[in-house]
Order: sequence, then C-alpha cells, then structure tokens
Amino acid sequence: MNNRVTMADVAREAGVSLMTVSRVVNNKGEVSEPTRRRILEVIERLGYRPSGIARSLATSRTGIIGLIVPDISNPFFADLAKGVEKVAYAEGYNVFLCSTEENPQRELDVLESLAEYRVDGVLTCSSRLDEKHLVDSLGFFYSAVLVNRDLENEAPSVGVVMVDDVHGGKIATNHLIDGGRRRVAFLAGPETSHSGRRRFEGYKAALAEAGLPYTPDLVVHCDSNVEGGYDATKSLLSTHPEVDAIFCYNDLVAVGALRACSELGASVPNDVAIVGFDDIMLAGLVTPSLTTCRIQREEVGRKAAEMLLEQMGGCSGKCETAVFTPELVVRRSAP
Amino acid sequence: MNNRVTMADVAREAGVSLMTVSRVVNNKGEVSEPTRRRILEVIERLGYRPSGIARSLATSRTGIIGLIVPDISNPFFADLAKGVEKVAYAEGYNVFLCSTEENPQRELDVLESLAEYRVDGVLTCSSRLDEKHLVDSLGFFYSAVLVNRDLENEAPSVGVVMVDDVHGGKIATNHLIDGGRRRVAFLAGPETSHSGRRRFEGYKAALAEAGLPYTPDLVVHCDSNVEGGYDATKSLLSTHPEVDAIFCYNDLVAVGALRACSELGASVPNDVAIVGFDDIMLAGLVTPSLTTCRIQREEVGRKAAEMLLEQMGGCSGKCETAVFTPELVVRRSAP
DNA sequence: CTGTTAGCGCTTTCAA
DNA sequence: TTGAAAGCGCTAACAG
Repeated sequence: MNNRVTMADVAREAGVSLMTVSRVVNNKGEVSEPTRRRILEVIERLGYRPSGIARSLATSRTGIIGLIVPDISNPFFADLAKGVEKVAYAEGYNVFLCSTEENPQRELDVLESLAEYRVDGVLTCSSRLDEKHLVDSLGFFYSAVLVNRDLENEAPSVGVVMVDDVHGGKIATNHLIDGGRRRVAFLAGPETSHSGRRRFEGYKAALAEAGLPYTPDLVVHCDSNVEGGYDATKSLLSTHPEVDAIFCYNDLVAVGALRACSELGASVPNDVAIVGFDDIMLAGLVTPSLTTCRIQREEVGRKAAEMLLEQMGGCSGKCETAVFTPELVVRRSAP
Repeated sequence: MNNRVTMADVAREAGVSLMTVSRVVNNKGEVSEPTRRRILEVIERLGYRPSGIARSLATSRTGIIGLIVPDISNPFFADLAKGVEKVAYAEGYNVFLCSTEENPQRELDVLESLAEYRVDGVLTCSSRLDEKHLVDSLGFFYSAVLVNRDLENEAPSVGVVMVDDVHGGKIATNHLIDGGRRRVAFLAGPETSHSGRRRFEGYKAALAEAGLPYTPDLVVHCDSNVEGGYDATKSLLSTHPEVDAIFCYNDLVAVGALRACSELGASVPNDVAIVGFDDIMLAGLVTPSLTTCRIQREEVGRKAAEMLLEQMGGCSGKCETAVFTPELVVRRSAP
C-alpha cells in the first residue's frame, strides 16, 4: 500500500550511509560483496522501491518518452506505437502514450503536461497544431521527433520522419485513372491533417498529368474514421452520382465509403472504385478487400524512436529527416 | 530548447520571494493584483514552466494514472483506453498508457516502473500475472483498479470491474447450440487469460445444460489476434472436420477463424458457425459479419476510471466491484 | 570501498 | 499580503 520506505530507512537499518545504498540500487561504483548482500536483504525485507521522482529531480532525467497520437483507436497509430515501444523498451525507456482525440487544444495540453514532467524526449505523430504553436511547444523539450508532419521553417533539433504522402496520393489516383476512372473524388480527412493536404497534392498532380479536370466539389473533408467516410460518401454520391472512383484519406474512411456504397446500391468496384491509405489489417479483411497504399507503420515507429533516442544521446545536434515511401497494394476494391 | 528557467529565476526577476511566485502559479493564497500581474508577465517573458517532478516530490502526488493493457493494437483495449482517458482528462489527470505485448514479465516491469514513478493510481486490464505477483505489485500503489481480472483472495483496496464472461460464454455457446450445432469448438485465447478461463466455464456449462458432451480436444488455446485464430482453426479443422461451430475468445480470433474457413472451403455459417466476443468495430465489417458478445468497452473504461478516481479521493477504503454483462449480437456468421 | 556535503525545484509550515 | 526555513528522496562530487 503506502510505500513510505525511503533510502534513508534502508541505510539506517543496514548501518551504512545513504550513498552506499544508492550505489547498490544503481549498480554503480564498488561496494564490497558482504555489504551489498546486507543492503539487498534489507531492501527486500523493508520492501523498498526507489523513487523515480526524486531520482529524476536529482538527475534531471526521467527515462520517459512521450508519444502523442491523434487517435489511439486508429490501428495505424496503435501499430506505430508498437514500433516505438519496442525500441524504447529495449533501451530502458518507458513510453507515455497520449491520445488527443483529434483535438488540437488537447494536443497542446498534453504537450504542456509532458513538458512539465520533463520527459526526456517527445514524439509527436500527425500533429494537428499550426506551426507556431507546435514549434513553441516543442521548444520546451531537449529532443523531439515529428512523425508525418512537415515544418515550413526548419526548427532547431527536431527530427522528422515522413511518409511520402504526395507520392502516395499520386500512385493511388493514378491507379484509379489507369483503371479507366474519370470522375475521381477525394475524401480528404480532417482539415487539420497535414498528410491529408499532401495526399491532396498528389491527387491533384495525378489528375493534371492525366489531363483530367480538377473539380473542387469532388474533394470533401471528413472525420478520419469509418463514420466520417460513411457520411461523406453518402452526401458526395447523392450530389455527384457521376463519381466513379473515390480515393480515401485512410483505410478507415475507405471502409466507411465501402459501406455507404453498399447501402446506396453502388457496386464496388464496378460502379465505384475505392482506394484507401495505410494498409491497416482491416483493409485485407473487408469485402471487397481494399486497394490501398501501404505504410510500414511499425517501421515508421521504430525509426522515429531510434531517431529520438539518438538525439537524446545528444552527440549530434543534427536533425535528420527520414522518408518512407508508401506502396500500392492492389486488392478487390480497385483492381 | 533547454528549459532551465526555475521558480527562483522568476522570483528574482520579479523582485519577490519564491513563495509569492508559487502562489501565483498555483492560484493559491492571496496575492495582490499588481504583484500577480508582474509575476505573470515575468513568467511569460522568461518562458517559465513549473517542474512537475519537483512539485511531485514536494507534494507526493503526480497527477498521473497508469493504465496497463496487454495489447494496445487490439481495438478492445484502444476503446477501453479511450473511456479511461476521457474521465481522467476531465478530472485533470494524465494517463500513462502501457502495452505489455501479452508478456507477463513485461507487465511486471511496467508495474514496477509505475510504482517507482509514484503514479497516483493504476488501472490494470486483463492482467496476465499470477495472483501472487499481481497482489504484490499492486501493494505498492495507493489505489488500484483491476479490469476483467478476478482475485481469489480479496485484496485490500483494489477495485474491480468485471465483465460477466461466464455468462457471455454461455449465451454464445447456447446460441450456437440453439442453431442446431452439435460439435462446438472453443478457441480459448492465451492460457494466461483469465477471461478466457471464465468464457470456457460458460462454454462448458452451456454444453452440459444442453446434454452435449464436452470434448477437450475441441478446446484449443491461441494467440488473441487474427493470426492466432487463423492458425488454430486450420489445425483444428484438419484434425476435427466434424466441428460445425466455433466459439472464439474474441473477435480478432473469430476473424482469423473466418479466414481459415474460407481458405479451407468451409462455408460460414453453413458448414461452420462462428461467434466472437467483444463486438469491436471490425465485427460488423467483415464478411460474413460476425455474431458476437458485445461489451460496452468505453463504458467499462469510464467506470474503471471513475472507480479509481473515487478511490484516490481516499474517502472510503471500500473496494466495490462493478460487473458488466455482455449481450449477444446476432449477425451473419451464426444466424 | 565508504561517507559527507550540497543541491535538484518546488511546497509547506510558521512568522512577519 | 508576503517571506524564511526546512525538507520531499535522491545523486554528484569530493573526500577519506
């Protein structure tokens, strides 16, 4: 229950000084074997746990990494988090995972909390914040890595791991066009999403290259989940029945689109072809299975974590940028 | 970057004492309006952030709740976490979410870290630990709540939120039997899972009530994910082709079973009926859609968090137990 | 190999 | 309304 046993208690009980106990606890410095044994025995007997808080205050190092994601119930981020955790755990770090519910204010709050807690580093995914707030907040951390969020003005010592969304948007749209589609819509995800904006660029570029007109009406924002895709598709198809293909912000949105089509009696892929993004597990499980752009989610997480740890190592102040290239996975929804 | 501004810096700069700054920062005690303004201005100008670490050391209160789940990429836990976060956030607490990769050792490590960090309370889901380790570890926390894990010997001041798995296992199996199935298998999930054991009890009870024999060979353990269900079903159906129904530990396992059946040419539900557990979103999206036992995941999370917060309030040492009853959702995989 | 002396940055008395 | 002193539990740097 109430763990009030302190290092001083152990020291007194073992008849040694605080420092000797500290050495034993941290396996640092030489301590004679008998003394060490005695201390360990006392620690065990008293049920002593060191206080991470006190240690952190003394060392100004917490052993904690903050990981911020917009929505942990999106498998994309869950998988990414897994990659981060594996690397962090292997290096003895704990991960403080925070989901912001797609709410920028909440993201700000969480960043603030992590800053107050002096975590050793922070890893922010798909930040929904505007650049000023983001850079300001990041300024409070020794080291930070941004995943899938570009900064217009390079910020000092912030690592970046990007997915080449422009490319992804392009190959997805190209695939649809190559399949003979001419009225390709884009469900763009939340307005705050930067990857959405980049995928949009790719989408537009592909249209242009194919000599197809870009119709603003065919681009609609939506929540980045199944419901969002469902609602957006329903309204889109009712006002624009000529749409013969939909490129979706992510797989969840695509699944929503799939459902809406099915309810509207639009056959996929005959009437409407659909392409998603991410290749979460779900993509291969729905019917028809989803053509999508695969992102190596766990790899992205790993890479980001490695970058952060390296930065925390402090050796170099260099802030590299890694880029992952998404890859088209063709399934039934857009053969 | 390096946030070395301390309260003392602010105090000096503002020409007041530490205490006055502290009062302003915490909105505690009376401070004259001019002084307050001046201090706030200095705080802003210097970019001061209070140190949560130092504050915690002084107050022995962190404002952090630990949440431990076996696998965050299982939507069940992601949804549950969402419920917890909502409640915690509303009360000004931060959630330290830790995924243990279904590894009991890792769970122990995480519990240890949280204890060292002196989090205000801990919420453990589906603990895979044996009772001794679990109770020992929990002993280091002021307050703790267990989700879906029963304790044989009641432990002091540990709240419990349970899902009535026995009931769930029973109604699921009953449904299969009522549908005319006679050789009902059970994919039991990990051996370390306590909910798996309870669902098994329900399964056995239903068989007994229906006068059907219990065949140990038809119960097989598996990883609690799609792959686990897939592998288990493949081997099960190859050795026991007479199986005409499968009750699955959870929906992920059930989806794996679905895929295996499809590959083996067994039609679902004609040849094999399948029932899952949890009713994660995926259940309604696969083909055929999954009959399953619904658990109000977010509600469970909310309730658990509320219980924990109440316990932390400390008023009562009472450790209530809440029980959620799963509810059958009939879809195509077992009509 | 072991102990002493200072803090880490903040809050909590208790005075002024 | 404001401040001074003591201490939360630990570690870093020296001594011995």
